[in-house]
Amino acid sequence: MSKILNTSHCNQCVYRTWAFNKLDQEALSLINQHKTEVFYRKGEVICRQGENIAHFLYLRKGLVKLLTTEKNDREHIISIGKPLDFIGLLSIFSKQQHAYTITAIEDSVVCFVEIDVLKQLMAQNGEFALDFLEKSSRVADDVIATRLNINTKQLRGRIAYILMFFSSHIYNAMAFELPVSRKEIAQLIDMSTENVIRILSEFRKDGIIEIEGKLIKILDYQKLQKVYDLG
Amino acid sequence: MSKILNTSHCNQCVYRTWAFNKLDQEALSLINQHKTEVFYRKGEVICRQGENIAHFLYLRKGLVKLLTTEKNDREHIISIGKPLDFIGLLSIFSKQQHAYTITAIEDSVVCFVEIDVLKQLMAQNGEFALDFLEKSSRVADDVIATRLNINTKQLRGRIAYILMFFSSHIYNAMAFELPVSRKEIAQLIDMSTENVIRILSEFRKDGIIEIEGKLIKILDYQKLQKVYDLG
DNA sequence: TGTCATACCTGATATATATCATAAGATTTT
DNA sequence: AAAATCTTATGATATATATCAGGTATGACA
Repeated sequence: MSKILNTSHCNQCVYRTWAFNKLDQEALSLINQHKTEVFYRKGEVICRQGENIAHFLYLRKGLVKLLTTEKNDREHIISIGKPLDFIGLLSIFSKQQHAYTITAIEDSVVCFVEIDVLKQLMAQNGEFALDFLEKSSRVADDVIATRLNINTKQLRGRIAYILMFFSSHIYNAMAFELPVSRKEIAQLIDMSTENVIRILSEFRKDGIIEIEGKLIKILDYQKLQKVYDLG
Repeated sequence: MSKILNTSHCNQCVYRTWAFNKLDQEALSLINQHKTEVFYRKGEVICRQGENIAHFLYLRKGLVKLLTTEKNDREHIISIGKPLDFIGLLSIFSKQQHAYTITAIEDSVVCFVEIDVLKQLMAQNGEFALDFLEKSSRVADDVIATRLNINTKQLRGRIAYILMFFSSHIYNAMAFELPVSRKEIAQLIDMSTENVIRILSEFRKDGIIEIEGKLIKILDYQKLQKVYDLG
């Protein structure tokens, strides 16, 4: 079960010099008073699509997925969020309800900051607001670019993308343990689970990767890059 | 050819009560001094992917498309922008170069506001910045939601979406003239030109629409909605 | 310890969609 | 006004991808 943590002060937070570098000590203290830090075990739901938005969410540790559920109760994954990624996405500021469900795909620590406090600080401090605008723009831009990218590629290119994504963006290593199932990969890059498995096997046969369950080892990054570029 | 217009004062602009409602007269005058209004004929390029960003773009009149060109010089349309839509998208604040090319698909008037002036005003005026953040969030959110939506639907659903989009979001009418070619529709909703044409024909045979070249008349909106919902 | 469910894997088949081919209007260019 | 080019159109074919079916392995759970 998720549990509320003994809250550490914002001064110690990884976000301090990132999202909050334009804030003075007084402002940080205000945020500190209006935040809650929660630990989630892998698989737990952090917030649900449709729920009222009362907080801005900072992912301090771990990995999460943003997803929507469609009528045919098929889940569709929008993106994977890592610390410093502004996991609330922008819907936080433009909508009353959460547009997406967020769940932990690794043990995670999320900080809930009351959104009214954040808005108040922005209204008072234009530099902070502008900085925040720039940072959140980047998140949305990335999501849009990624979605476009995935759509224009076919299956092999998409799998190549996902492997490169985990390798360079998330773990920064050639060998890593996939934090998601084949099914979740399928939901993320718009293809069937069977084909995710099939193409991973193809890559193995082609000598691009080594597979052992969730453990992936990239043997030939150049070749992977080429597959990606070809689409 | 595009031409610079005799600039009217920002007081008269449609954006004044929209994006600029948090600004006082002094700030508006500053913007007024640092803007240029340009008329573009249908088909002309407003800005190019890769160009340095120096201005925020307001579409005062007309209709534009945002697109990227891929290696195989195929064009991909990200979205259609109408007045009040923040056509610069968010890349304006997170990047140094334009991420997309923008071209006029109808005769258009675009206002170029120096971005440094805008940033300066935001830094000075938190309320303005926050307001701006909320409004631009909505644009990015819409694009993301639309892209996801299109991907999850198959051809008939996508064509239904496009017809509903022009009918309700752009023209607010059951009969309208498509401002784009079948090929451009294909580039916007990720399908082949031939299939765009084919499925429009199907819809005609099904009694959903009437077609006469670019003129479209929706005969049965309910049925169209049903096709859309089915995916 | 065994049963149940879930994740992985692979082959065969079905289906949606792209591509190719061809042709008749439109538009633009010369 | 003729030539050239683009858009719309439709049928035939190819192909990418999903679906279905049958496995084994893996982990949860009683």
